[in-house]
Amino acid sequence: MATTTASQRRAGAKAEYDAFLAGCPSRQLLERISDKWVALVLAALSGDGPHPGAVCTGEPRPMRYSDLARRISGVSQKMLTQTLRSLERDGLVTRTVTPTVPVTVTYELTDLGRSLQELMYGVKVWAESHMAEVQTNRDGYDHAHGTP
Amino acid sequence: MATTTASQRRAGAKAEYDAFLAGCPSRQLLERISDKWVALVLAALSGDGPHPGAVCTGEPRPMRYSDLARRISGVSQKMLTQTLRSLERDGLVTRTVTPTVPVTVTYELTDLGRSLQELMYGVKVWAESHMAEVQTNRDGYDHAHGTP
DNA sequence: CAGGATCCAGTAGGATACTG
DNA sequence: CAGTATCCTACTGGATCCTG
Repeated sequence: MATTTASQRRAGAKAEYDAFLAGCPSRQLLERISDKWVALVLAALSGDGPHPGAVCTGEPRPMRYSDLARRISGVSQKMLTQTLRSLERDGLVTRTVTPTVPVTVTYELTDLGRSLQELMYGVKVWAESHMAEVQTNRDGYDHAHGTP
Repeated sequence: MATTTASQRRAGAKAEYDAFLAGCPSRQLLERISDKWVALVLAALSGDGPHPGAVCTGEPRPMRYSDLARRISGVSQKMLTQTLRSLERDGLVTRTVTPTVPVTVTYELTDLGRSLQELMYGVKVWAESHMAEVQTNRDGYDHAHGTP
């Protein structure tokens, strides 16, 4: 482990990114994707249908703008559009315009987007499945400290 | 898949949380953990040492406040403290004060924290390992649209 | 339907100074 | 060392209005 191996140098183009470093592009990328709207948009596009029981099938389906807006409750059109634009720019989703009247726009995960979605989906599921435990911890903490 | 199974109903207490719903506590939890500082603190506590080659060993080690501050470049003491407090409150890390002089404070992942860390670590690694590809996509996007 | 453009309040978060 | 407290700015993000 002392000297760099050939394979390590070959992967150098990737390994040079270190999110721990403030100036590193990967830090900014981490910042971008560490976003609830990103997580929810990716989850929606992954085919994670309405609860209950709708475990992500792994079969991503294209969704229209209004579908996404409806699925992700509470999102403003500004945030939804902004999130979709940035995801499109980064190559995580594709945007397809069908010249019907009125126009139809569908979004779909790319392979790259799918690779991230699998990770982010886990985070979303974690939040849902550990909420109760976290709440218990919070109660304990709040009781131990202030607000007794 | 049409009818709910017994196991599905048994997990009902968890399934009732749906991060797609604006008011749901799990949405707020998702919001909390979808944070770059959370990702970086968890990664640091997971034993993800300085690059290169320091793939997360899975052996979480306790770290002192100043160690974390040094490891996570660019973090302000305010953000670091704030992040650590919220993680402690949620039961993801433990805070241990050793009454030396000056005082020594160490942070360590709990089991719950470890379970989230494994997911978040994947996201951090994803950011680092796909940065180049994303950058290429951005260049293409920017070229196709404005700034030709 | 699918946004673009604007305005504006709220807050995240950096800088700095002080403490047990 | 490991914070707390305060100030202050800049950006986030919601609300609203408008367009192809």
